[in-house]
Amino acid sequence: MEISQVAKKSGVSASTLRFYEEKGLISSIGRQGIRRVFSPNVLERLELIALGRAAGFSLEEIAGILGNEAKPEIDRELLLRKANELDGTIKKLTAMRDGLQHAAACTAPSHLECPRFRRLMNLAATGVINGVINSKSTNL
Amino acid sequence: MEISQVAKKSGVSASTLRFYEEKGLISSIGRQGIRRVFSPNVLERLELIALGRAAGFSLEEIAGILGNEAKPEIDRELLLRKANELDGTIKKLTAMRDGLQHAAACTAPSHLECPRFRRLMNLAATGVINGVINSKSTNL
DNA sequence: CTACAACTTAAAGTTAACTTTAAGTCAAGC
DNA sequence: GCTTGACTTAAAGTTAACTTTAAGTTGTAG
Repeated sequence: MEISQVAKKSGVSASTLRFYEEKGLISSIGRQGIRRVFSPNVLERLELIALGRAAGFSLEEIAGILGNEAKPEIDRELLLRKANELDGTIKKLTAMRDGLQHAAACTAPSHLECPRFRRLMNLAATGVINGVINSKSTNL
Repeated sequence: MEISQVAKKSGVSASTLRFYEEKGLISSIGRQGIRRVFSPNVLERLELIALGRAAGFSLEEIAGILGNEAKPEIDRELLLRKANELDGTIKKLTAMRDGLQHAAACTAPSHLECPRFRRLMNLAATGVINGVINSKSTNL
């Protein structure tokens, strides 16, 4: 397949495909003249990459996980760790969502005077939520 | 207060405080010689900024919301919209977490052969989850 | 009086994940 | 034989939210 066909089928732009190749995430099967030729397998690989991204892996991590093998064997422990990380993120986001909803509905004259809003502010300020802001690993 | 005291009390570094001032997020009450002097109120403001960040607002959005007022009146509609966005993110992340957990436990010889894993891959590839990856607004 | 720590500024550097640009290659159709 | 469109490369640009650096200024302690 030509790069444009891979792009069309996968929804990943040609420039991104070249970028991914450069990073070792995918590889072309050869060249026809100067043009890359891809195996259809690259589509599956791209799905795995999308999956990894969606789960919060960085491209570097994904490259490490997928390796160079044709049939990537995914590290189950790593998956569980990521699942746990996601779980933590979900919990924090849920607290945030509830806080925001309350703040929106709250009748206190100013949010600054609403005890619940203040508690939320405290959460944010004391860094309970910081992991959510700056988390590299689940940096979606 | 001097900048270092604000930094210590708030946990926000001095360079970040200057950066925030430049961006119009906070302001110093004046100068003593060349040095900035801050009102203690800036600490509250910094908490609000942290809260906004934690909720997924960009600094620009936060500047817009907080404005220049002493007592910022927060737009309730905006809060609700953000809460809804967060809710969407939470749902997607929950799907991802469950998928990852299953993948980790799954006994199929290769994840590529596990139907549930494949469904997850499809989700990721078809962009259902893309909003989570590239969402600027909830870009935590 | 002088050294020093803590501040100041403006500008450049950082990171990830791409995108854009400029300049060039190549097969195919007219 | 020439134009066209799809490809190629290497390098630079983009974005957000900072951090770092270099060079200069101060109040204060010794």
